[in-house]
Amino acid sequence: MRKKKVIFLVGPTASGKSEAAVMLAKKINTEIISCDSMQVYKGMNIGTSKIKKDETRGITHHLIDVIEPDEEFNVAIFRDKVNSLIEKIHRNDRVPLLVGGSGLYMKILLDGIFDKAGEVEGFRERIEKEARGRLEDYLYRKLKEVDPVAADSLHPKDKRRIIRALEVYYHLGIPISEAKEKRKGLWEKHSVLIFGLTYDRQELYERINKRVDFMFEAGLLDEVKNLVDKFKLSRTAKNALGYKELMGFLEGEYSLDEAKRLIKRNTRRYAKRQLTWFKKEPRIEWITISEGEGYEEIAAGIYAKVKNEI
RNA sequence: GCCGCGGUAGCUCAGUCGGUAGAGCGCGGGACUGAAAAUCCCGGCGUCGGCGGUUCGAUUCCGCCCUGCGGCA
Repeated sequence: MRKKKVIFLVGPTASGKSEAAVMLAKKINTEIISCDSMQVYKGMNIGTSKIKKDETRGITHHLIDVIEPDEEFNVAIFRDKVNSLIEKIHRNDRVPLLVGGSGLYMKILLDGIFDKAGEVEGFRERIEKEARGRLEDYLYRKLKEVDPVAADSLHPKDKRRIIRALEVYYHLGIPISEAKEKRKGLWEKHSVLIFGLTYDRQELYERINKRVDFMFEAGLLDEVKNLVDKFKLSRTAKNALGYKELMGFLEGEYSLDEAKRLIKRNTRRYAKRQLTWFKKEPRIEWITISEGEGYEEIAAGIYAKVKNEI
């Protein structure tokens, strides 16, 4: 049986993925699944550069506006939602187009995640409490005892991952390093094409700076005020770029100008981290957009590579 | 012309009671499997404005020069 197709369009923030994706989706007559950890939130529009209704050109976008700002979200929820969407789209004889910039999300869709190892209620607080007052590397040593492989791959100061590894161990009864070996993703059963969009670094940074200015003009501050007024943002939502900095401003920690500066800087750094992630992924075919090149052209280029495959 | 304060990392500056220097910002590289727009790690030899002098040794003291800013004429 012929393998079913899936197409990914990834890249750093502000690389124009959304624009190019709509045009490509139009050409191959399909639907888009967003691969973005923040656009899932309702009401977080300007700061996440969410696509507007009139920009979708009739293309269906999935996994945008699916949860409330006070709800938690994570990769596992994401993976489950995506898998059922892909099945549905395949049933309609279409090739799903996944678009987004979250490296981990992409990786997990491609290569899978181990199951039944969710966050254990109260575990993280409990273990942090246990570590309080003890030696700095207490948790790291503890992990080293039960899962030396995972410990070796982590820095002793990487508390977050150390705690997670311990959580998995106590929950599943096997080391996280072992659990990671038993997983399956899309790559196994599908024919996957991955395209990466980017600009020259300097140009990308200029685009980011301009986009942040634009967000302010478009009313980002009001959006954030409104949001914090109505909701207690979830652990995940409150970390969104643009939102956390403006919340700092609203709490009087610094000026509005400073908040804006921080948003630009943090977004640039984020783009760099995204690129680090994508760079090591050999399955991506890169497209560097040059000055003045339109997205219609980009989409046409991708279509040319893809049309015989679908 | 005179007086004062400066000239040190891409930027803003700290410092060396003489033994060739360090912070923040900016930037670069990397890690990453249930918080990921998060989290964590690594990365600074730079004619210490120029030329001389003193000294074993000067970016640090002295002299001259160049230059920026402010004040007085």
